[in-house]
Amino acid sequence: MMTKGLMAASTKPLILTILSRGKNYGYDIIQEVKSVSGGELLWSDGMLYPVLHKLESEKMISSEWIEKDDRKRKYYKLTEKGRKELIKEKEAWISVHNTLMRFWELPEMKISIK
Amino acid sequence: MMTKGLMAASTKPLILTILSRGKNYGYDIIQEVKSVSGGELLWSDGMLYPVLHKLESEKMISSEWIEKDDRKRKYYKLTEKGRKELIKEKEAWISVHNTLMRFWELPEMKISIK
DNA sequence: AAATATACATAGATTATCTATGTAACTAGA
DNA sequence: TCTAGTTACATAGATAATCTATGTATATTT
Repeated sequence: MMTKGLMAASTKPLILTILSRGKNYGYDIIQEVKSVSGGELLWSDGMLYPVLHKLESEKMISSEWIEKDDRKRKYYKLTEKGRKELIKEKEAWISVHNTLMRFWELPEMKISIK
Repeated sequence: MMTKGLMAASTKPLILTILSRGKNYGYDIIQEVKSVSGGELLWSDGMLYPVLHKLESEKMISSEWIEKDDRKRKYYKLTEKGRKELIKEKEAWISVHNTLMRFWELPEMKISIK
């Protein structure tokens, strides 16, 4: 159901958003996206991991192996740079969204990003 | 100000949307996006034309040279396939948007696309 | 006459995307 | 204890997308 370009465009803001709420690891990020989207956004692991690696190479997130419940998992967390990037992503999203809403004649988001 | 991925993801729905309101040509589409976005979305012509060509090759839109006011312009219009695609694009957009809104704890779009 | 705006086109370097595939450990059920 | 399913991460590399830079030409404004 997901459009290709949109899938690609939404991974970054979604990952940054999820990590802004606390550290998390790849597999669980996929579950959370599935859960919060009501099953509409189904990410594959092979699609997510390269994006996580790229975000880490860009210093937007950082990683740490943590053992918990006899499971070693690679936890990611947002860096300061990633936090700033998330704000930009939010602003950009709202900007495009509001433009679409004007064309579609639907209510806009009249909010300030913080 | 625009994020790269978002720029890419929004061209298709925006072009289809603009053409759903009537035939239009490349240069004017750029002006309309600029105008409706309040100057926030600034498209270059070199970026738009290849997208128009691609959408035409995919039969989403069709083109016709029309002379008007001593100007020859290539007008594009939405095909039936493009009209259906626009509906899908709208649904996908709302789906991703609502997921983001749930994370950001902002109001969702509770609308039905038609 | 010059500068600016209108209008379309495309090569091609750069970058992004994601499927397919691989590894391995844990868990639940039969 | 065997099997199937789940959890968890990784990456090669084929495929595709993206957009800047550049080119052409006409019309309009200064």
